[in-house]
Amino acid sequence: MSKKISDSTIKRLTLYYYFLTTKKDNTDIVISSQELAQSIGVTDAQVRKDLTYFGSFGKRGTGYNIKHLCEKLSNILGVKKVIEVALVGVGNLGKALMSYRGFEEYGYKIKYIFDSDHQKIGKKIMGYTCFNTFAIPEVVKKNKINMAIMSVPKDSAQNVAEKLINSGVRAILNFAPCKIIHDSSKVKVINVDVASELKALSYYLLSNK
Amino acid sequence: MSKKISDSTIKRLTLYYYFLTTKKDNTDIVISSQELAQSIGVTDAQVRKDLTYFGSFGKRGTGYNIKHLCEKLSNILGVKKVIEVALVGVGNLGKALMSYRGFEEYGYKIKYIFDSDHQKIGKKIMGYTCFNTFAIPEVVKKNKINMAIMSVPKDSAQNVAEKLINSGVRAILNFAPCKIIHDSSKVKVINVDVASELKALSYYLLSNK
DNA sequence: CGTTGTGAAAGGGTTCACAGCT
DNA sequence: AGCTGTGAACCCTTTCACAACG
Repeated sequence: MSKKISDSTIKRLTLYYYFLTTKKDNTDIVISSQELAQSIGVTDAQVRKDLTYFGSFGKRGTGYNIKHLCEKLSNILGVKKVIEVALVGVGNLGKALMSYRGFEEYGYKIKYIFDSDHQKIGKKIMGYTCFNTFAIPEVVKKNKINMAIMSVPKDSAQNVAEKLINSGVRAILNFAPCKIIHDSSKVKVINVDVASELKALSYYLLSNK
Repeated sequence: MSKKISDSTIKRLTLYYYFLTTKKDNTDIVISSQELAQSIGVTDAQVRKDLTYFGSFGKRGTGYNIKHLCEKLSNILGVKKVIEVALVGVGNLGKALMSYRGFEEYGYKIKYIFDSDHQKIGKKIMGYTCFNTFAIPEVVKKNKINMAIMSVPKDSAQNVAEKLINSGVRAILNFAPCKIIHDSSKVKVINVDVASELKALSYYLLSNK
């Protein structure tokens, strides 16, 4: 079962899951791959393929039992467990992320926040005490945090990432517009580069003039 | 020349461009695909491949002239022109995006902001007058805005997107955790789903226990 | 009969490896 | 000799199409 599953598959599975949770107490207790697919905006074959990486959850001729499928997806995605994350960089983006409901909904809890700005260190920001970035090793190690969100300027991104990784963090969501270079195969970094997403869009606009 | 270029290629080109601008007034006026690749975190073949979709900008045996390459990339990406965008949804994320420097740096200017909350409509928020979402057709059409950022709740996302598209918007950066369904091949939507990115990360954590 | 589950085919992006210039 | 430019090979993801099954 330890085949390699792509990021895209996992992202779609979360979409399936969160769509199904909105339907759970509906009268129709089964859903076809086609209906699920249309709601999410993918093909039905894609839905079935994604699911079969993890098992056979449906009934031929009928479809998928929603409750049953939810449970399976919940297990696959580890929804039940609340995961504590550290957030580094309490600028505008960092604050937006702190107040972003989606994280809670998806089972995350921002537990510690860090910044290198002395105006912020030690102060309470949106209910959280802001730690010095230098305290990352101490705080992260002691509390066994293994997931972090980085909303720092790109010049300090690599540096902060190394601090996090050396302190035991194994998954980083990076908002700085740069690739994080690391050699451990046990560490996974996902980049969210908002501006370069936009750039891709405007290239599209340009090339369709 | 009208081959289809992938989003990933365009995103990398922007990384090349913005990296090179930091080197422009350096002494070394040429750079090899290898050096550029290492700085960004990709392979040298990838760099060369990306560039050759648009032409031959280098000198064999030497490398790429930085200034020359910058100019070429600037043209490809349409860097010079400032693009005006509309932002719909002035919640926390919306505000973060409004104060996000990256956009300006990459040649974007948020010009109009919209929200459906009557507490916000008509008020000045961070220097911008907030319009009613219902005014999208009027404002967007009149001012020929063709790019938009959506930071609205997922329940209104499809609705807002349709308003934008019907008003002439052809490129949307969508932060709502849902796919936007549209039939026009002239419209491009890029989704940035922060929570599901995180979810992909935590699946990774889980599967490596 | 309808829908799943799945091997096979197709499609798309990345890497290889080397010919071709400078 | 060194580095680019590029077809071919490779790999990964999506789609197809249909056998299997309730």
